[in-house]
Amino acid sequence: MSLEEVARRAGVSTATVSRVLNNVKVVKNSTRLRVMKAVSEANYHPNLHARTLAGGKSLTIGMITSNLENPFFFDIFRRLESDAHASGLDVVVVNTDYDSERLVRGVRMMIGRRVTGLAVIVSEMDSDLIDELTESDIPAVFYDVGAVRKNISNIRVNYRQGIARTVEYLHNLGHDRLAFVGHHTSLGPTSEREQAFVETVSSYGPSTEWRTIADQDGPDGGRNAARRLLASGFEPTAILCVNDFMALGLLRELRDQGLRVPEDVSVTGFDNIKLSQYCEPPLTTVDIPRERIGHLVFEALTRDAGKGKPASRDIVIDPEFVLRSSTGPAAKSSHPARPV
Amino acid sequence: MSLEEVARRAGVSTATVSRVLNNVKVVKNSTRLRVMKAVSEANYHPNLHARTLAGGKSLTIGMITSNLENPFFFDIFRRLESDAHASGLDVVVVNTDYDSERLVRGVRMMIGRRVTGLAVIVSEMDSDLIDELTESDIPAVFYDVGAVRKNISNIRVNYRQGIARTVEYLHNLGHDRLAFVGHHTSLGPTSEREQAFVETVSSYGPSTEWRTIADQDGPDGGRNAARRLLASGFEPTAILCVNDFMALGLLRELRDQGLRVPEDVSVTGFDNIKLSQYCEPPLTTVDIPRERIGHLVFEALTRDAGKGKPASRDIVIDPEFVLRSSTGPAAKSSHPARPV
DNA sequence: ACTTGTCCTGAAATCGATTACAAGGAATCA
DNA sequence: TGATTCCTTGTAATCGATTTCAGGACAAGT
Repeated sequence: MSLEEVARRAGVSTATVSRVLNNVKVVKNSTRLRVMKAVSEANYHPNLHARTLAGGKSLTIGMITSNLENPFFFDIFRRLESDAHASGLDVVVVNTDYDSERLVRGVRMMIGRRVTGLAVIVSEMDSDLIDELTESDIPAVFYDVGAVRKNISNIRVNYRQGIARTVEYLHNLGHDRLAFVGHHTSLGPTSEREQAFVETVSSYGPSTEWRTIADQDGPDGGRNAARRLLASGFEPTAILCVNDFMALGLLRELRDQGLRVPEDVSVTGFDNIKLSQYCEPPLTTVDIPRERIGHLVFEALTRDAGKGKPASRDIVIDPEFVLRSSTGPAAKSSHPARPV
Repeated sequence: MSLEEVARRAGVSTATVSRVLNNVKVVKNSTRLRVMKAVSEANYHPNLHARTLAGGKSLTIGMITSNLENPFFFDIFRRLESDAHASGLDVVVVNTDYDSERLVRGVRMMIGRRVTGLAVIVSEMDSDLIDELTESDIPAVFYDVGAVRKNISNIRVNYRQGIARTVEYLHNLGHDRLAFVGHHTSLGPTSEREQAFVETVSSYGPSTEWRTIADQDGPDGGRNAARRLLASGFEPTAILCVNDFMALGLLRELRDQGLRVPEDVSVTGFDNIKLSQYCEPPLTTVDIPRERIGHLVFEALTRDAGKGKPASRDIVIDPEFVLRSSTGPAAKSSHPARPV
């Protein structure tokens, strides 16, 4: 069912049908009606590829995330999509599962689709890819990674601050054996969160013991990390998780091992996803305003649309500490429920 | 950066470049190398729209879900995407948030994109839309809604069985005041789950009281439903949730109101999402094999690809009861923690 | 030397839209 | 009545690929 077919049925040219479909108002009313009738009778649906090719504009925004299953990413997506729809744009989302091959594939696919803008909300980003994207001239936004370029904006969260705040809070409660649980790509030199943890905790001197461990993102990873951590013999008085999603699994494992939270061990998360209020106990965490980020992403991606000026920016967001009931004063002795 | 530009740089015709890019092996090796060099030097990315238009095939699968935030849907998506990638296809996903306007928009968008196949995993589906999709001739799969047509397959879960099994289990434990919590679109005449609940519970005669209530999908809705339910004065000995995701919020509210699960009230979910193991207490639920469904969807969508035969099918899946610790014998009296 | 066949490559049609430009007809004006 | 404008519509170029078909080059067969 092509434009031509519809045009034939309506007894007009393809140009006229196109005008009707695009609300170009020069068309005579009687003609418009005839065309619309033909369109619906033919069950016609414009071919978006042809439209994009001819029109030059793709009307879709791309988003690449590490793990859409993690509500943190999903919330950003939701807001971006909602903003986009309000402007007549669609969002195509791709999931990398922290796999850099899939990231490359995703970026190429987006360039191939000639998206209006591309949001890259992932943990890893190699510089060749950034170059590739830069040369493509597609407006892009990175979250937490990469540098600002002519067509690339950057949004980042002041993780350092959030982590430092959390560690201090725990320190003041008397905690002196701290553990940090990250996910694979969040450990290593690139992770601001882990770095901030190490630096802050180190500043308290040798009386404060600490350790870091990593597993995959998600509840399973959190549980696994908890198992390995406890099996290692280290008995933390408090555990900081790189995000709430992992903390969910961690809580489960602690409970299964007979440890009470926060009486025996305190736990904190990061992100303040909705589920952090629903787990038991509700998580002390650090809020990252995901809605706002989604909106900022949209703005950064569509700002240039009007004029040709490259309005790339660097935005920093300060997160906020959220106190709930998964944290409390440090236990006096070592874990009561665990055999020595 | 177009094919023509690359062709010019390599000193060949566009046809040859196209051949190289599509692995048509007739090209002389030296030429191929020259072309590949030009391609990478020019930072060339084929325009997918042009490719689709010329080639006729879109190489992308569409999926429409009600609520991608609910892990139930996400798990299906994940498997579908993984299968698709293995076959060189991409998946474009759209979220309706249970809004029928967005559903219509989504379907139209997919038809416009000329997707290879379309998976519609939603709760609502109006028959005009089904007609529209049928006429488009795009292979489609519906989950739980709609009828089998020439190009439309159907996958459904035997909810009736799962619910009946759960109700019986609770009945045998002495529960005689049951509540069913649904989400808006799952209540009403179309909901197999609610119907099954009503029918099964009614069969026990007037000694068994029951009630149904609905709120939005998700933890918030679950909590809200619990609040309203308890505020109504009805004191259920057991609550069945239409899905695990809502049960998460329900558990929170019960706990906040001082009710113990399962001592004071039993709770069941449905779907067996991963999180149902991580909440407190772990949920008794009914397993729906989401991976398998994702795979079946993929198969149904790509089967026809080879031959032109319309292989639409109707697949029914039997769910499996999963016993965990959110259920137990009915409490002897009314809720102890609640004032009379 | 003349076919014949094999390899490789290019010219041009095609996919389904959009849009600049041209043109026909009606209406207005002198 | 003839000229000028205003509306409305059609013709055809264009977007960036794929693909059919034809043809040139070169080696082999006779």
